[in-house]
Amino acid sequence: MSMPQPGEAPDTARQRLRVWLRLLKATRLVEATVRENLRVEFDTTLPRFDVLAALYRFEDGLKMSELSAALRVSNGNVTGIIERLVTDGLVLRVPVAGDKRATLVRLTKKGNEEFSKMAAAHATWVSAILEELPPEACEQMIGHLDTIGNSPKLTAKVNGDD
Amino acid sequence: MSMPQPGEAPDTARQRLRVWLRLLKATRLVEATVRENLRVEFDTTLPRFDVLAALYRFEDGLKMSELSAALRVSNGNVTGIIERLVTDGLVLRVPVAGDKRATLVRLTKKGNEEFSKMAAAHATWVSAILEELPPEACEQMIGHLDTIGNSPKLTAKVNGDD
DNA sequence: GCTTGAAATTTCATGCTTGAAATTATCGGG
DNA sequence: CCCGATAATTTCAAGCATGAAATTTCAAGC
Repeated sequence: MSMPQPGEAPDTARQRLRVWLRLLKATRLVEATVRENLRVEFDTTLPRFDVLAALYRFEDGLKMSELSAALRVSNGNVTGIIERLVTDGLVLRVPVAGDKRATLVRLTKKGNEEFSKMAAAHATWVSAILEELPPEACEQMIGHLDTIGNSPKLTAKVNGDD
Repeated sequence: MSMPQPGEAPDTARQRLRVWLRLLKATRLVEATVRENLRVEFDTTLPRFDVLAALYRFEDGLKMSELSAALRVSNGNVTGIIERLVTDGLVLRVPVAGDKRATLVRLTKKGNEEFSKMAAAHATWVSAILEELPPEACEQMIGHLDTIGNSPKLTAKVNGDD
């Protein structure tokens, strides 16, 4: 606790690496559980869930490019996922008046109902998984995670409101 | 079906959900940066890096099943990644004496040298990305992340030493 | 010796993901 | 009008990931 600024303490880098490994491990564990629950209980996947969540939030629909930007995934990726969701009747493609290039994508009634159920279950799962985390720990985590997320060394842009 | 605990504050679940969303977002941002750095600087991918890291640690080699268990991915997945690493001369397949079913997999000299460079660069990237996290925050994060990782509600097993 | 079951791995079908290239449509000049 | 630049999207090839089915080998028991 006494090195103010001389380059960097050698252990600091090691400790940060440990944080990253723990972060990755914990996230993958939780994610794997969520994925499995989605598969077993709703016969769906996390990417599909993510897409439905975005469309649920923007009731008026999103253009394909807006959707891929919101989810921070590639355009081509969204094309495939939407294709399957349309086939399953959860999503609808609507032409944009006055621009034949773009397509608007939005939830169908069925999609809306399905996602409502999934979202409720999802919230329950997550709360159960994190049940050992007391409120103060949650506060600390949120603060630290935001710090990480705002690092200027990160490649990806972080403009949007999410 | 487990009964919800009676004395839970109503906002607690919401806050935990927020923690999860932040966790996922921060992890994906860091991961995306690491992936891009691996691609640009070493023309490789995170899954390949993970495999090399595991083999680097176990100098005497690992059986395919041990490898997939260590990385917590499916067997078939490892088969494909190893195939490509062998093609690139970074990994070697060795038959196991006395058991024609199994194969041992280990790094070649080239694989060892390549990974050494990658690991050093990787540590540098991560330390830079997390540079805004003071040591105290690191300690807190590690504690909380371990708490999450030990949740009994998680599906995946967490036996191994990693 | 056979048979039967378990173990180690591969194969397969399907879906997600990316970056790059191709396609189609819009828009602002000339 | 046409031309070139830009925008919105799709297509494509390659790799990653899964769970399930198929393959090959081993290890006992009878």
